[in-house]
This record gives sequence, C-alpha cells and structure tokens, in this order.
Amino acid sequence: MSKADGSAAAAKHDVFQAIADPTRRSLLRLLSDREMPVTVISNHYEMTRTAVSKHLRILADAGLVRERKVGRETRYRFEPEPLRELKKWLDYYERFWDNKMAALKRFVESGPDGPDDPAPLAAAEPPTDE
Amino acid sequence: MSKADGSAAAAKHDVFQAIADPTRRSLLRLLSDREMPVTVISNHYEMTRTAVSKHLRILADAGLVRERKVGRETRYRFEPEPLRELKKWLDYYERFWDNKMAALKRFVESGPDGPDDPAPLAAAEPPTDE
DNA sequence: CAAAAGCGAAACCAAATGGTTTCGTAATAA
DNA sequence: TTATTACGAAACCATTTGGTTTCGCTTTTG
Repeated sequence: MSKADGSAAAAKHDVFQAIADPTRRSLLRLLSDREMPVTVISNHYEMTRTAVSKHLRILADAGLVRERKVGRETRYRFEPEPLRELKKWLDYYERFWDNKMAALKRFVESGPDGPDDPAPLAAAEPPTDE
Repeated sequence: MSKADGSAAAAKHDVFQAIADPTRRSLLRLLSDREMPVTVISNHYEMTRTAVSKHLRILADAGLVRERKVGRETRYRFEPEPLRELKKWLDYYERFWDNKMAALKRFVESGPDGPDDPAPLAAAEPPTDE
C-alpha cells in the first residue's frame, strides 16, 4: 500500500511538458529503436552525460522511458503508453482539419479502448485543463 | 521576398512548447468553440488579463491562434493547422502500440498529404530533432 | 587489491517562464 | 469633450529549466 504506483498514473512531469524539449524528443526517437545504457546514449549529443541523464529522468517521470539496471550500467528503453494521452488530446482537434477522416478513425478505433469522448464542446465554464 | 511568412512556417515558439502549458491547452479548447475578445477570454481564468494575453501571444507565435482587431477589441480564434505537425510526430510512434491500426490509417490518409515517412529507423547518427 | 568504467546526487549558474503591477494609447460611450 | 473600456508594452519578480563541474559510490577489469 501507500504510493499506488504502476501503469498509467501521472507523475510530476506530464507528457506534454516532457516532449516540449527537442533534445527529449530526439531521445525518444533514439530509444524507440533499441534499449541503451546512459553513456552510449549521451555519446549522441553534445552536452554532458549528466545533462542527458537529467532529460532521461524527466522522460521517465512522464513514463515515456523505463530504466533498468544491468550490472554497472543503467539502460533505458522507450515506453509508448503515455503517448496515448497525447493522441487522445489531439483527436479532439482532428475534426477541425478533416471531418470525414476523424469520423472514420473514431469508428475504427472504438474497439480496444472504448469510445473515447473528450467532452463534446462545453463553453462558458472555466476549462480546468486539457 | 525576405521573410517568407505565410502558412505552415514555424516561429520562435513551436507547437510542442506551446501546448506544454495547461493554461494554453485550456485556451485552445475555449477558442476552438468560437472567436472571442481578450477580456471575455480572461474572465474564464483566475490570472490577470495581461497574463492571459501573453499566453495568447505564445499561441499566436506558434500559429495556433489568430488575432483580429475589431474596433477597440482584439479577438482571437483557434487555428488547427500547426497541430498537423504534432500529429505527424505522433504517427511515427503509433506503430508501437497498435500496428494494424497504424497501417490502416497511413493507407487512408495518404491522400491529401502524400505518404509521410519520418525516417524508417535510423540509429547511430546524432538525431537532429523530432 | 587497485584502477577504471558507469552513473547519480549536489551545488551552482544563466536564461527562460509564468506571473504581477503600472502606465499609455485607441476606440467607444456619456 | 470627458470618461470608460479594451488592450499592449514595460518593468519587475520568483521559480523553473537546461546546463555545467565536482564528488562519491558501485561494479567491472587488470
């Protein structure tokens, strides 16, 4: 009991903020290929290993990468799950640039996830977030 | 000639950074409904009008809203275009959580935009961005 | 065992971010 | 014409962000 950690729980850094930084986006690309230890990862960048390490922590906080210790090295690998939230956010706006496509997509995708419905146009209330 | 401004040109603030802030995301939601003058918009928030105004400028910089002066008021409206870039970015990762859907989607969407192909897995090179 | 490799934590720093208040200036209303 | 409304610009401030260097700890390797 206590922390209730686990799968899709949000952390102190959310996906939106995590992917705001170009270096972090680049890291995701790099890691989406294969798992890598920190030193190898940071060899791809100009900045110090420590700096890269911090970016990795932020990504981990957002759940976008997972860390795994192997001997003296720490390996990171990409974790796509949190991107679903981003996708869901985006889906709402899709209607604005292509109505038909959005409809088809919603239909096709309504299988595994259940029909996602990000609030069908509310207005006067103070929009909390998203 | 000179600045080559216009449609999809990036500015000093990109989409990724623009949507990183919760208030800004909320603003997009609000404006996606209808066009509004600054004062009306800022009535939906706790912060000062000036603060909201700054957020709007950042969104405008990223091309996500458009400003239009009417008499003494400045009205803002949502502009979906830049979200395409975000979607494109996301599309790359879609393969990681649902292969079949991604395939179908790519097929259906290959009409207006041409088959987008965000580099089919490169690795050792220093990933520039995205 | 001693040296080196692989990392994170801590302290520190400059610049960006998210806010505020104060002021000036157009447009509208009285 | 004089208020008043609507807004941006500027100055200012605290906090966060993105980076660095230094240090210490653990796991290899020689």
